[in-house]
Amino acid sequence: MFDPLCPSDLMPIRIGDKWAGMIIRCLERGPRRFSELRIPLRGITAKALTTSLRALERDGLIIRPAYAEPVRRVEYELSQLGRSLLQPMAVMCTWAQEHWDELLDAREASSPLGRTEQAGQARGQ
Amino acid sequence: MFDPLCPSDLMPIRIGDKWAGMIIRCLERGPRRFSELRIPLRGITAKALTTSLRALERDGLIIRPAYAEPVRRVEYELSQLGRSLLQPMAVMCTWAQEHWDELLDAREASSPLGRTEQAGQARGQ
DNA sequence: GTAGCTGGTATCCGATCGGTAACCACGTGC
DNA sequence: GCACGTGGTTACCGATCGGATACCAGCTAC
Repeated sequence: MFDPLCPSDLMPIRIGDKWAGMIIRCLERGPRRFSELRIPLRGITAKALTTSLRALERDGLIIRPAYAEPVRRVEYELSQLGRSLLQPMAVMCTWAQEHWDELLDAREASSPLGRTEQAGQARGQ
Repeated sequence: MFDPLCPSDLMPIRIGDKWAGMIIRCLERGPRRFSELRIPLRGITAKALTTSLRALERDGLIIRPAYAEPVRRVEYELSQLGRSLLQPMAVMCTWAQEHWDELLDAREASSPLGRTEQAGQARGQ
């Protein structure tokens, strides 16, 4: 789902820490379990996921109902507050999509190599 | 202009690095010189300001026309791209203003000090 | 010459970030 | 008993961030 080349790393806009934005997007379609989250996040370590989830929970953006079932079962889902973030996030995504090329252009132009680095990058040129 | 208590530090949404968002807001009203920027940014160090400005410049969000005057004179201003960020930023600010209280509430409730919540999740709903 | 302003750069250093690996409690299945 | 899966926690460790400090070049003013 999120590949390591995902623009999010390079984006000048970020939600929370490194993973928070992706986690929120993962939860957009409904509650997810701890181990379910680890899959789309491409082998995020348990520690990183826990850290991000705890931060989001602390900020009230997600809630963590723990079911009292025989087997341990925890689901994370967006709270009302978390859900309210989706609209601003969408705005940012729109901006990103519209201006991504300009951003890449600018970076390329100011890269120390200055070369046209034709290493397979067939973007808009 | 930006006091150290400014919410921006605690915000779950960030533009660029620590200072980038504030710099953009400083440039919103027109070009500013290096030393002019240092004032509203409350004693940001020259290094930090340079770093942020270079990053913004690299991303094409600001431009840096250097005037060939006898005295050294450099002004920074938002590029078209940078200006296009203002609208998404406004959306985020609106979100922040609307939900800031909820966020603080959540943090307070989950702070180690917040012992008032010993009755489970029954805080002020 | 020397001080001061401008717009920086270079160096050091402590704090934080983020990843790896090991471990843990609890319940299941064999 | 033992391994296995779930949902983590802990210790460690290198990389990076960000602040403090010192320094620099170019120009002006005295």
